[in-house]
Amino acid sequence: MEAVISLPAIEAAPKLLGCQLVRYTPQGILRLKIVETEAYNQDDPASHSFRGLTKRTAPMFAAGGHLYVYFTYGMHYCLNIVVGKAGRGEVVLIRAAEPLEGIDLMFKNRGVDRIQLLTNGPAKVTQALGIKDTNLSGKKLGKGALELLPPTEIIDQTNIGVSGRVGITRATDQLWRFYLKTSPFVSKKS
DNA sequence: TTCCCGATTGTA
DNA sequence: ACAATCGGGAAC
Repeated sequence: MEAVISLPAIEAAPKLLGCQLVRYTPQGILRLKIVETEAYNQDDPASHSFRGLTKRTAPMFAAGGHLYVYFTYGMHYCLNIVVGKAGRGEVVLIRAAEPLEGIDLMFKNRGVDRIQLLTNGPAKVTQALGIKDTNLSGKKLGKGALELLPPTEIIDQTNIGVSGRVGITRATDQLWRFYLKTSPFVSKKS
């Protein structure tokens, strides 16, 4: 994991596919397998770090292995893993995941009735994990916050899809979205 | 201090 | 196709 986390976002994003995110809550353990990611860096007009360090984006410039959580659209939280060297403003947005453990609690957090709808979008992931604020932003990965674990299976490299990023208006030509082609839990088809 | 708009989602 | 909903950041 250390190796992945220290890579530039564009290299780290595909390597995070298949990795697990674990959150320890008083109600139980929540475990996800990452199936869709997007890379952002400070040279990218679509990135929050493009305009430099602000109070909100400060965690993006921390060393790889920290978290960046932001609030958007007046109602949604999105989760990013900070990667690369300190001061570089590189992050990987977690866009979708596959629920592995604590699924009943995720259903409770989400209020939906189909498992495919639990975590197939960036704000759905945070909602399923019970993240309702930006308190985790700037925290280090680890059991106290969110734990990142390596894949428990070999990831078939030919199963990794690449596309333009979702929901942005700038730098739409950059193919910095990565996903597991065969996963039913990706946010949308491409 | 004002104003615009967004790395989205659920509903019509 | 579109409303919901509000903080950040740029402009004034």
